[in-house]
Amino acid sequence: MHPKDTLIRNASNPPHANRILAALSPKANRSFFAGLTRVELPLGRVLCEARTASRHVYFPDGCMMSLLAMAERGGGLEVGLVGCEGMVGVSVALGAATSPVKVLVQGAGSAMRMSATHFRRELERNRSLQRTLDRCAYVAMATAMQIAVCNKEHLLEARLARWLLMTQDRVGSDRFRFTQQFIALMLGVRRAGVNAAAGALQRRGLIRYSRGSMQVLDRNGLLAAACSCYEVIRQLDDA
Amino acid sequence: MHPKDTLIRNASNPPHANRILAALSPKANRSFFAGLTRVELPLGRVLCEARTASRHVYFPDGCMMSLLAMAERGGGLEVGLVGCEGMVGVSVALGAATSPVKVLVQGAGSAMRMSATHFRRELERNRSLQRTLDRCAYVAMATAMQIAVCNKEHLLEARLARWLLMTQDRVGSDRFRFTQQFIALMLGVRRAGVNAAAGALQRRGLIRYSRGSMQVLDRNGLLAAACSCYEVIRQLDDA
DNA sequence: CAGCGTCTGTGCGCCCGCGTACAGACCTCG
DNA sequence: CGAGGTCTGTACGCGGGCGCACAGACGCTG
Repeated sequence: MHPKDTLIRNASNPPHANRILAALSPKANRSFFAGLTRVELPLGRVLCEARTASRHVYFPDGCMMSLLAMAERGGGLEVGLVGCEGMVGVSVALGAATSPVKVLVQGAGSAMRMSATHFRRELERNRSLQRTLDRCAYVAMATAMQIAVCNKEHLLEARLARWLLMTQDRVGSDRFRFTQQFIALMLGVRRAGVNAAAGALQRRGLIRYSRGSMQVLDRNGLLAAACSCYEVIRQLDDA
Repeated sequence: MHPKDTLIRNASNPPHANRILAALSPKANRSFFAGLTRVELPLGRVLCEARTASRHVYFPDGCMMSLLAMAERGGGLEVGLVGCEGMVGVSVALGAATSPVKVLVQGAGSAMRMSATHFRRELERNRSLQRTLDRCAYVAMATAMQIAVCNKEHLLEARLARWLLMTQDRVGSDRFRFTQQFIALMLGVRRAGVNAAAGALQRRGLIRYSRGSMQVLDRNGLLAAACSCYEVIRQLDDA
């Protein structure tokens, strides 16, 4: 057996779907990887309430989360999405004790978890990790800013199309399960509004949905229906 | 003359009103301070267009800036304010080449400027500076998130009150010059809307305004009129 | 002090999204 | 197969903010 194969198959150093972890050399970051535990995250799990201490950070490895800024009335408004391309706990990386947002598991799946304490300790002496996470923070910040514009300026139908595209990118499939009620919470609108917008997209043959399961039929059509915010945010990620 | 006096009066090491600069030890950061130049920034100057390279970073020393996320229609929407407590160029500190926002001088005054190149070089080898700026980035991110909620959820009158309070904090005076047209641009609403909201605040004796000059008469009253977003954002700064 | 540009006050019709409410469709489980 | 829960479709009136437009007030400048 070739030594390289051994490395790849080694259970304690699995190749990670998470882009941040995948980019780290396992050899040079042994103590970092030692702090990681795999966890399964069910739909609806709340990883962190807004303005409370972050106990852990997470590197999604097949699941997906929403970042919700809280308004007076419960529920909150989505200001960011995290999938395999990012992490939960950017604020910890920036040295803050508390998270500004509530983190909600929106797509069940597995993630790698690390205690905030271990994470801080590792970060302190790893300049290249710092740089990676700074980049991550930049993306989160710029995304929140763009979503602020989007929520204010654009019609619901365009925002829904944007949200479906962003979700699809992060779950990596053209099907996913969300009720209209849930989407309404994320976008901060009424369910009746989502119904109307989704109905319009379905009538145009862009999506199909029924009782909680959504399917993207025409991704290009959705791109055309979405506002430019989608493109602006997507380009942040691949830079 | 006491040697300490000499240091304080030394023109090349003036005490800075900017909180970030004030917190840096001049002795330990000689090469950092060497890269600073004082500049006078007139009202309306654009320091950076959205999605273009940042050539300089700025440490306001008596002036104040707006961070504007751009929408299709010109103008843009304010997603942050920067005064003496912060800096312009957080995205540079996070390792990004371009700024996600347009930066507009909203209150004329002086600032310390540094080339982005010099700044990056200094930052690379100064861990304590990195920490300070990470904190700054956290505040900018959390602020943008809260403003996203605010723009979507709250009535114009409350948002105007919040904006007046935030502005007052940063200019450090109860009087400032802004036309209703300008405020409308910042809040992303019609001038007529600002007129109505400002009229209501004036009738209640909270502010006074006329032809571009605003005065805060009753700060506590404004606090009551503003949404809770003001408090949420203010608490970010003093942590 | 006359004239002009800027800033402010106000009116009108429009429309998106809100709050609420209810009925029908579908699924699950007893 | 019937009952109950969940999800979806749709209706109705309300209201904030929009776009537009115009008149009045103010102040600078010649």
